[in-house]
Amino acid sequence: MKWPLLDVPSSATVKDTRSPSPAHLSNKVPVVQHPHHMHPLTPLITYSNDHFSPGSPPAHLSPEIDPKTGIPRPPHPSELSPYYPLSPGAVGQIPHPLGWLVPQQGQPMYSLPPGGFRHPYPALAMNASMSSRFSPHMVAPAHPGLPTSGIPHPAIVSPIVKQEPAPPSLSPAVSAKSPVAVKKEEEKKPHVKKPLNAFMLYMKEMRAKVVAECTLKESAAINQILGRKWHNLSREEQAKYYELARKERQLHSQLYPTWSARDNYGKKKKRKREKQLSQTQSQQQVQEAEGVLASKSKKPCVQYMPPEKPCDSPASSHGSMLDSPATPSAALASPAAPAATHSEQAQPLSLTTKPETRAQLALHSAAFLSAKAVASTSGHVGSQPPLLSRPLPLGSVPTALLTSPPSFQAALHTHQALPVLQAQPLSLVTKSAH
DNA sequence: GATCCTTTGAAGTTG
DNA sequence: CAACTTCAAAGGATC
Repeated sequence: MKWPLLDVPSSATVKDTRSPSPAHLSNKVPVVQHPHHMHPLTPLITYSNDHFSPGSPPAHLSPEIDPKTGIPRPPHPSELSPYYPLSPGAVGQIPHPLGWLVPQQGQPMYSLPPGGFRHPYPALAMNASMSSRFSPHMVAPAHPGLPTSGIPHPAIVSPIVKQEPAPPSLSPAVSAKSPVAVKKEEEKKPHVKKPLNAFMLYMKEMRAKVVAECTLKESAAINQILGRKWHNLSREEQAKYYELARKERQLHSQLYPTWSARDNYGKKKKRKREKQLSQTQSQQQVQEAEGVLASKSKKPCVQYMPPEKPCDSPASSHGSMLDSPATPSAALASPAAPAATHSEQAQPLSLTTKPETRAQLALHSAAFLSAKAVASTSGHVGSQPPLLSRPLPLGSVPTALLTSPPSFQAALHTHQALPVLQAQPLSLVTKSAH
């Protein structure tokens, strides 16, 4: 069966400079502690390119493919079992969806809480409904032998998580208690982290490779590179991560039905908060943003460029920032597209709204701005066109153009409609997508 | 030692 | 509902 959304030459799958399992190629100690010899994503979804080529989509994905449209449909929560071994029988056979985090000796995807191995899924234990939905193995902590049972969900982090002066209200039950009790509650309550999004998963996987290829280690720089690489990914490659992220979210919601991203709000101190706010205020004025950028004497992206190795020069980070939203492409490519949340399909390009981005935009190219205007008028707005007829993998093109020809060629492989964009800094095209 | 930087995406909040 | 904000990872840089 062909990969539903991707009528792409199989070559496109391998065109990317990335290796199927970069970690393997890394001759350095991975910054990201991957499981031994294991591709981080492999256990969860056999998404190594080998299995993910359009010609041979993961067998387990088949059931999710809508026979009518050929488009993968979003699995209903009740259909998660294929990925998430919730049944007792499956537990021991199928790796935990996040199993790739498990063997990690260092910090897993999410930090392990002290004692976490004894209470892998605190949330489950606290939630009766979950108990009924998950296998005893997952609920009961005492199964050290089983791959999944003794594994804390990576999202669970030490309760020692830095707490703000305690926003005295989390849940009604908690708020009713005394401040002390509340504090205890919070301390007791493990910090459940947000599930990683597609890009985060990608970064997690690729960081080590990039670090190995480049001489830099600074995450900010690495992330710029990764951001560019992300855009250079083909649709199907990105789809892997979108799908993976979607499943992560689903698993996460299953494990922590009551969890909300809000729970973690304010738990990170933002020293820069004020600065950001001020920028936000000014972001409506590019000029002002420019001023901010200048005054901030921000480190030039160039600084993040590998001293010697070319890598994917993050220098044009402004480029990657311009285009950003792989979201549309996500919707396009991701097998989960149909199931994609509205945000996945029509995610506002938050990035492009970032003050700094704007500033850079303004600073770097008036042409870009004009191009943007042009692009925006020719953008694809409104209802989503048929997946296959969609103009592009919005996210990838711009970067590709801005960077290496091979990348662009790769993009071309996946999109017949690119030529027009060739001459433009398309990033912008994306912006109009919503 | 805490926070920033930097990226994209998801989800929250705000107006 | 659009726009904005926060957090997720990561590790060197900065405060």
